[in-house]
Amino acid sequence: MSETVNRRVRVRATDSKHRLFTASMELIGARGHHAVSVDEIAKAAGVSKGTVYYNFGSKSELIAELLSYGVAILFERLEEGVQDPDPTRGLESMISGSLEFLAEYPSFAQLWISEQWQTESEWAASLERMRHEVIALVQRMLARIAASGTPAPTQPGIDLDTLATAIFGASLILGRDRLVFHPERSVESCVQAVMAFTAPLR
Amino acid sequence: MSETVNRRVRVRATDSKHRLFTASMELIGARGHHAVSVDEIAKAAGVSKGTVYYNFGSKSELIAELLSYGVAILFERLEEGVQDPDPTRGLESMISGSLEFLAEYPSFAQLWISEQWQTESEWAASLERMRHEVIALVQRMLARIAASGTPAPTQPGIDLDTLATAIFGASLILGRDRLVFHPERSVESCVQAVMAFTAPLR
Amino acid sequence: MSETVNRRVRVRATDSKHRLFTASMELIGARGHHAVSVDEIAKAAGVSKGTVYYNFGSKSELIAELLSYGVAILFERLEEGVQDPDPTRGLESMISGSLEFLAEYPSFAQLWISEQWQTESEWAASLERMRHEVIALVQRMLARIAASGTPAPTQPGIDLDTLATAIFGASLILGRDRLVFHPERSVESCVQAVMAFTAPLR
Amino acid sequence: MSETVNRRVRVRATDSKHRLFTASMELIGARGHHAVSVDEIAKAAGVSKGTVYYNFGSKSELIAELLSYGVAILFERLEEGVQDPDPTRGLESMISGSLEFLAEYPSFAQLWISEQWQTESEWAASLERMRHEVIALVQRMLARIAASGTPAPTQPGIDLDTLATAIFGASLILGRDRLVFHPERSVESCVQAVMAFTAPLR
DNA sequence: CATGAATGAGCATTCATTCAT
DNA sequence: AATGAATGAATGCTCATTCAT
Repeated sequence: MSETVNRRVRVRATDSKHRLFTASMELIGARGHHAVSVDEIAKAAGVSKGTVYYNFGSKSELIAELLSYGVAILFERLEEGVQDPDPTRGLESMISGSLEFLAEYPSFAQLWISEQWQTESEWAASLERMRHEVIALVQRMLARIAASGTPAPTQPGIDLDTLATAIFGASLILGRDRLVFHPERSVESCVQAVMAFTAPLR
Repeated sequence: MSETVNRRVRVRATDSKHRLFTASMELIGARGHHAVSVDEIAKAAGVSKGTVYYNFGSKSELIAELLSYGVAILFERLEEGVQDPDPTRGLESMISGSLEFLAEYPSFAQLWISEQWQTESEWAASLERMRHEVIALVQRMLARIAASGTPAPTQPGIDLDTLATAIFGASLILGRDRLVFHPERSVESCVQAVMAFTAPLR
Repeated sequence: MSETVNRRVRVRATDSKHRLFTASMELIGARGHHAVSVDEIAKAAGVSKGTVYYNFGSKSELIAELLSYGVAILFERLEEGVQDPDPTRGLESMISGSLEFLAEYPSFAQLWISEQWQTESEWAASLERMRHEVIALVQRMLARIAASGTPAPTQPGIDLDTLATAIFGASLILGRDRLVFHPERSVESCVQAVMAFTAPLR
Repeated sequence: MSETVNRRVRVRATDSKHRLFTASMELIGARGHHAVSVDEIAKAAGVSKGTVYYNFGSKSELIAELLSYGVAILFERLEEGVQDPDPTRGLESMISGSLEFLAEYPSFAQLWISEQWQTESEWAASLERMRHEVIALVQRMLARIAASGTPAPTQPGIDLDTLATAIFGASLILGRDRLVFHPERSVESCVQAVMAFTAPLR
């Protein structure tokens, strides 16, 4: 019996947190975190303002958890591509996975885009780590593609780190741009466009 | 004599506005416009808070003017590339021009990145126009490159609009990323990375 | 036990609002609402500025509630006179009731006097309704007095609406004037003076 | 020649002042002096803000001059009634004169109504004098009417000062009310209504 | 677990006033 | 006699945070 109670309680607890997560996603994606108040988030989640503080401690921490929650999911998706024995197909899968992720978690995308290059952002440290790991992952895939490609003596060597950053940037912006300005655009066409970057390596 | 007076007056008049522009650039680039108060901007510019309102009417209008001021300069730089008879060299020049511009006007870059895909941004209308025109310009260059390239029958046709967006996104992010995380990275290597996108067209 | 708790909570909740009401009354009566800041009201009420906004939403709304609170009390007092079977005695009671009311709620009186004929007042709509209803009430009393009076063929008919407005104006001003400039003046002498207006009807 | 210049200059000087007077009248009548800024007044008058300060020294002084300018005109009008050998006809003329004056100088009326009973008004002193003199004038007329009337032993004596205040208040409110809410109402019907107060004296 | 009344520091904005020209 | 750029104190309002219940 006490187990049932505990479970119910736990479910409830998660419920509030989850509702707050969902509400934050929605609101922050459209207006940016600065323009969304804790009051609004609480109201949208259907809980009291106190509950936000009970569950997260602060607005900043709520956003930090939003961020780390998102990054975990993102890396799960990227991992699939890494496993692929064919690096080109693997990178393709990573990009399409990212684009789908950005569509599912729009406020994560917006948060990332607007905060990543703000030098004094509150979440600078964790954002930097995210950025670094994603770019490193892409770079490793590029290295594998270059290694498996025909040894092109004419390519004096594009800097792979820079290229990885370009692919990262293109994916991020394309993913968000598709959602906001081109909902009709398919993930495939976006993937194709980003993959164009890898042509010189093959 | 009256000329001296006039000139001094004009200089004075412009002075405040210009100082405020410069101060805003600096502050907003690092922390985002929401985290910068009018008080701070005024103090950094060495004028009183009232002067901000005398010259701009509102914080929002100050930012709007910052934006239109920046976009004018950006298009001036892009225009140079458009003139080039060789579209590949022209696009290259557009990209390097953009990267240099983003380095010179860091808060413009930050503002653009963080506000462009915020659907309810105060400056949504003018940002959309900026985005549209830049992408259209890039797309036109891509079309010229594709037209002058060898007719590759294997390329069933990448969507040029999507590709242009990818180039736009890669340039924007690469430009800002270089400034914030890789000051040692040269403009040339960035241009090369972005130009990798155009390989399939040639 | 839980009742005690509830009661205390309710008292607390109402407490702030009531303290703010009282403080506003005092301050606005003497200086006019424009010359009284929210800071001052909060300080006078012994609460923080935020509490004003938590309870009322805006300064304007605070004043609006002050107004509707006052008008409810005023109409309660006027109602007594309406019940009187003798219309002359009834009107007399209405006037003395109003004068006493104006003395008890000085800021209500001041607010009414200074805002009622300001065409672009924020509270124009509710003020107009107040004015209309009070004058209509007076007019109805006058009609009853005229009907019960000796049919004076020499009175070609004073416009009752205008006369009611005159009585309304005289009462309003007399009530406020007594408070500010003639505290020694009795309510009775004021009532007598206002009732002088009704002589031609009798 | 210098005379022409002087005259023109003088005319110009008066011009600015007069334009400011007229503009203030209009704006303050509708919104109250607190809600009208010096900027607005200057713009409405078609002069610069500095000119307001050149001509009046302060906003407060502008309003003070507006007030003393108005009171001079008002007393001129009232004087006519005082001259009349028949006190009843004289009072009638005073009231109609006042009503016409209030219609011509609406912001004067509004200013008077809203500031007269504000104990801490900036113009309290001069307003008090105005009020006192007008009431005294009315009272003197009432005394003459009472003296010339049939000695009514039933009238144990209404306080003439209170009655004069009632007439003053009724006239003030009726004059303003007519302008704002009943433009169709004639001056005569208003005069008749106010004169009803004097019936017990006759 | 959850609530919501209360807080107060911080913010954008207004506006009467000054003063160099 | 007039201008208008500049000022800064004051104001209404927002919002993350606290805490008693």
